[in-house]
Amino acid sequence: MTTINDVAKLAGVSKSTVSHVFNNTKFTSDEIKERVLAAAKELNYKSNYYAKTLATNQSRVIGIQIDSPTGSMDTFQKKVINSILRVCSEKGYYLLLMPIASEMNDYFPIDGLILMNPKINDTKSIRAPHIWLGRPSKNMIETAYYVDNDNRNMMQKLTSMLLDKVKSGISFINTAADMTAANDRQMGFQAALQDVANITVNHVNYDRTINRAAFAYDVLKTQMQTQTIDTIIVDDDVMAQGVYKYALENQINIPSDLAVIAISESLESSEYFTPSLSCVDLNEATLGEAIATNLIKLIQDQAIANKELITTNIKIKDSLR
Amino acid sequence: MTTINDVAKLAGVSKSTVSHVFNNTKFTSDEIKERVLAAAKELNYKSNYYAKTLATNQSRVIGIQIDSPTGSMDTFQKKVINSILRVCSEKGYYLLLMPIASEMNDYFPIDGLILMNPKINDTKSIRAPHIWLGRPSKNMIETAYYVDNDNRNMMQKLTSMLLDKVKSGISFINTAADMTAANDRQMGFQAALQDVANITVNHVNYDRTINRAAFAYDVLKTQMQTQTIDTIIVDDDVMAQGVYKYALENQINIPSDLAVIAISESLESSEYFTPSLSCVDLNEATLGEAIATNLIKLIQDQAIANKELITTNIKIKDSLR
DNA sequence: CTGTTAGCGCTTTCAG
DNA sequence: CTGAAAGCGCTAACAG
Repeated sequence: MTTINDVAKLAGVSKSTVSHVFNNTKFTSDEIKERVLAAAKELNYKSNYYAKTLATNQSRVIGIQIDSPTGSMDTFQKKVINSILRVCSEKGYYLLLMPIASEMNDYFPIDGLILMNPKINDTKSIRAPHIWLGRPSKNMIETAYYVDNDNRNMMQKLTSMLLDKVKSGISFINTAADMTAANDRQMGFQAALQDVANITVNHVNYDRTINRAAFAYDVLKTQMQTQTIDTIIVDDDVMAQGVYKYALENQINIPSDLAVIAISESLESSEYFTPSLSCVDLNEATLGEAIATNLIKLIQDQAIANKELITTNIKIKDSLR
Repeated sequence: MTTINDVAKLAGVSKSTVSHVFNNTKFTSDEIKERVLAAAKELNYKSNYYAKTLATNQSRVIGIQIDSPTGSMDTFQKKVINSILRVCSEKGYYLLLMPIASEMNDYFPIDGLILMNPKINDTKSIRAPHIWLGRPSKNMIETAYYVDNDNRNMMQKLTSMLLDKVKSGISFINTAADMTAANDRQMGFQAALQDVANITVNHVNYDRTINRAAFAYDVLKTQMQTQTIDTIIVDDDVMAQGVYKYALENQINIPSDLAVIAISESLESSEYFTPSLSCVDLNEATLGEAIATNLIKLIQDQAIANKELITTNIKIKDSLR
């Protein structure tokens, strides 16, 4: 392994000069600079990452906590991570995957941390600069930085839009109740339903005991036994598959008998549902970009806003009337 | 930050003793051990990861190259990575995401590297111990370690099984032609078709110009214009969605008019296709486990087999006759 | 069985 | 503008 000393020797300068040339940390004559660079190239010198980190106390590593019920990442996270990875790579940061609840995490001194999918009761204290994807729990929202979708607004807008066409009943199958996003969306849903009468309203949270499609299928079936529902909002397109299946089996026409919209599109194939599935574009790529950009600013002591809200857009397809 | 010196001082021993206690690298009396541990606890001492790495030249970091057309991970990779992450975490290794073609990769000295989705022409030389997910290209297969599905066998078995019921024609929409997996599967497909006459046979590779569902839809449509196909194998369930859409639009009954099977299940919802979609379980979790376990053995200089083949299982559902 | 000490490769004052 | 030297925190011979 070639070290900074080898380069210094070959270039006929001291190692501190080599260091300065590489880090642009002091003015150096062009001639010396060239000699150093030439020597480095000849020896194929790469600075030792760990030595550098030890000396500077800066790792340029960003950790990302994969926090999901299964401990593994889901499609939404996957999309966001892809975008984060791109930004990190562009800005010279490494991305380290950290399964939650591994005490190994304490040993790896990261420069910053990304936390995903905050729960209602989250209350952790973290040393490194960090940022949440999603609204953190009330306990920590004062001080925390986060990037989130405008869930409450989106849901209110979406519900209002649908209400125009609701004759009998509307149903909302929300994400799991312990997610802050579930809370925000429920608020928006209810806000839109204020002062609305003469239709039945259902709200239920996903309970994680079974597959999402199966859950939606079962919920819809149960609800249909006692009431008439002509509009359903589900958390994602996997749930929508359960709804479509139920509809097909029971000669319920989508959208004339039942309008369907999914909030998040994890399958990336809403176009290929029959009829094509309406959904809300959560702009995962933009979320990821904002998260990474903001965290890096934070690490570099630049000011950032406490929260940044990424807008969504409703994509109307054939599953809505 | 509390260092090894602080602990040594408080425990009244030398720092090397502290180091030995922590690393179990020399026998230490119980009494001393306790004193050291107590002191460490009191000071909330955590060894400095970078200093340790610099001294030992072992980072315990495993890199994983996300190599896909988009530079980002797909669902298959996501599943495998989840499993890798679990194993790494259990064995005390960190997982670093490395977008391919980032020259940053050269600077981070990893202990080992995982390479995904080998291409036909791959020919890279890598310093660190490394292992491929999927068969590497012929150029490097002599020396490379890899874990793969038994693609050729699986495909031959699958095709033979289907052939019993094929009356008119069979079509196979394979993955992109530059993947070694595409090659292996094509071989299996053709092997099964040896000595078979009187039916038309189609093989086409995904070309990445459009969405997979749209691709399958278009291919099927084109083929159906000039011939009759009653059995189709597609690379994944997203493609299957295109097939289902085409079938629905053209009053083609699945499975009686057209039997459908998908190789990989990225949507995790084959059950909720109507009719339920048959597919091949690639055992992504097992793949990930094998990859991680083997790479860690390699890093630790334990012998491993050059290749390990993970079997698949065909899941027959209603989309097959 | 424990302590001393010389590195690991790089950064960063501080003199020159 | 350049170089000498003192760390960063830890490990691992080597003496004792």
